[in-house]
Parts: sequence; C-alpha cells; structure tokens
Amino acid sequence: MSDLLERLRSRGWRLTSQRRVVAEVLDGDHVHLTADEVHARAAERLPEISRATVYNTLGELVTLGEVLEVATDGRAKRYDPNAHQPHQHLVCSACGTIRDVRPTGDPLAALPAAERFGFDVATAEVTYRGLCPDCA
Amino acid sequence: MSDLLERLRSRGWRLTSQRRVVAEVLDGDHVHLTADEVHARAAERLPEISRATVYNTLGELVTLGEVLEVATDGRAKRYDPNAHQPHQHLVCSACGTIRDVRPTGDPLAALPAAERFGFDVATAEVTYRGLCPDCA
DNA sequence: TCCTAAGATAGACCCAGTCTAAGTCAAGAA
DNA sequence: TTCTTGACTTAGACTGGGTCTATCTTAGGA
Repeated sequence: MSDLLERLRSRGWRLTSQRRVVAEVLDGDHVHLTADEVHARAAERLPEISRATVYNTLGELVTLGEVLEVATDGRAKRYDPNAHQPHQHLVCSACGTIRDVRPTGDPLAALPAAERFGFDVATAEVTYRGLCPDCA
Repeated sequence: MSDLLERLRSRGWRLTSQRRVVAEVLDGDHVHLTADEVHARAAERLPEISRATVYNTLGELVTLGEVLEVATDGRAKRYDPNAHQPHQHLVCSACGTIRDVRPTGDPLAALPAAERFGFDVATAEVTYRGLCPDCA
C-alpha cells in the first residue's frame, strides 16, 4: 500500500491525511467496499473526514487507474483495489458477497467480428452469479 | 407482442390499459429503455399513466421472465424485452448505445471449479465495451 | 515562516427508485 | 346487464446514492 502512496506522490498527487486514510482502507484482497463503507472505516481513523472527500478521492483513484469501480447490483458502486491484475467477479445472488476470479481464456476473443457491429471493442467485463457456500 | 399479452393473460395477469401500453412500448429488437423513457413513451399514448405504475409493471415483467433488467452504467437500469434468446451486451463507452450480441461458447464454461470458491454458479453476464462506429 | 493554489468541509441539491394512502376498475358472480 | 371486490393505479412524499457549491484549511514550495 505504501507502494501505492509512493506511486501517487511521484505522479504529483498532493498527499493529505484524508487521501492517505482512504488509500489505506482500500488495502487487501477481495476488498469491494461501497463509498459509504469506505467513509465509515476512514472516519474511524479520521473522524472529521467528509463524504465529499471520500467520493472525490475514490474518483481520483479510479481515474488514475489504481482502483476499479464495480457495479454488480443496482445499488451502490463498489471500489476494488485489485486493479493491476485482470480479473472478473463472482457475486452471491443472496448475500451479495463478491470474490475476484480469473476465468480461462480471454472473454474478448469470444465475440466474433460479425457480432461487433463495427464497434472498436476494448474490454469485456464478466459477472458470474450464484449462491455462495454459506447461502446455498 | 400480442403473443406476450396472450401469455400474460393466460398466467392470470389482469390486463389493464396501462400494462398493455407498457408492454407495447417494449416491443422490438435492440430495445434498452430506461424506466423514465418507458414512462415518457407510454405517456404519449396514455397521458395519465403514473411513474409508479411503470415501475410496478416493469418489475412484474422482470419477475415473470418476460423482460431483462440491464445495468450497464452506474445510472438508471434499462429494460430489455429480448428475454427468450440468450445474449450479452455491447455498450458504446461514449454515447451509451447498447446492442445485443451473441458470443461463441458458454461464458460459464470459462470459470474452472478451482475459481468457484464453492459457489453454485448459475449465470454469467458479459458486458463488452468500446466505441461505436459513430463515436470512433 | 509565509503564501497560495489545491484540497477539505457542511450541507444543499439532484436523480432513480420505493412506499403509502386513497381512489379506480377488470372481470367473475348473479 | 349490473353488482361486487380485490387487484390495480394514482399523486406525491420519501429514501439512498451521489454531486455541487461556497467557504474554510493546509501541503509544500519560495
């Protein structure tokens, strides 16, 4: 995580205590927090941090390519710090738990030219849905 | 489309003018309207139809399996009447246009058992993103 | 240490969607 | 054909997630 802060600083990111706390909250594997959850956890360490700052910081991290935005349900977006390793998501239809997964092959390759309608196709996101062991 | 109304009636669906208009608005290929767009088009034919009724009717059509809910951006959900033919979506990153596409193979097959974390995986949704011919 | 533009803040605001209480009506019964 | 009733519709209040704005604070260079 200090790698992340180091990378950001070297890109001219002004380092504030708020930004540091948000970045720290997003550390770990299979982390997919909503903005409100990030805010709550950040506020444990820095009680006066505002919602707007959390949204701003998350938005910047997404723009910088350090964090992915994931919208697996119609509800709040989730933020995934695992941005440097290509992966897809497996979501429990009952409890909403999310796991990062790596399918075999490139999902982009499954779309033949005839099905591209002249689009310049760049990415493919796959969301697998099912019941997790706890909910099954 | 009258097939649809017939199917619904035979399932005990009470047929009202509002429901008929909503179902008619959703007819066609590559149709992916938001609830507000459905409401606007329905209101052209039935000016006093309410937003709540449109939401209720769309929700019922989704529950009955006649319409799919699609959330390709973080904004409003879209409703896709092409529910009886399995397909995925190709979205323009610039203008948001959506096309139904059929990739080769079954995306579910690409997720090995070792990557399923004990989940009972049921479906895979793929969203392809890129620039459409008009925006490229 | 000082300065200043970048960043943070509170809270108003917006949009998509849900809920509620009251009124309306489709369709089966008589 | 009319009656009846519970399913359906309505307006509008409300909620959750997110954005915007005006003002205040501060990181970090001079």
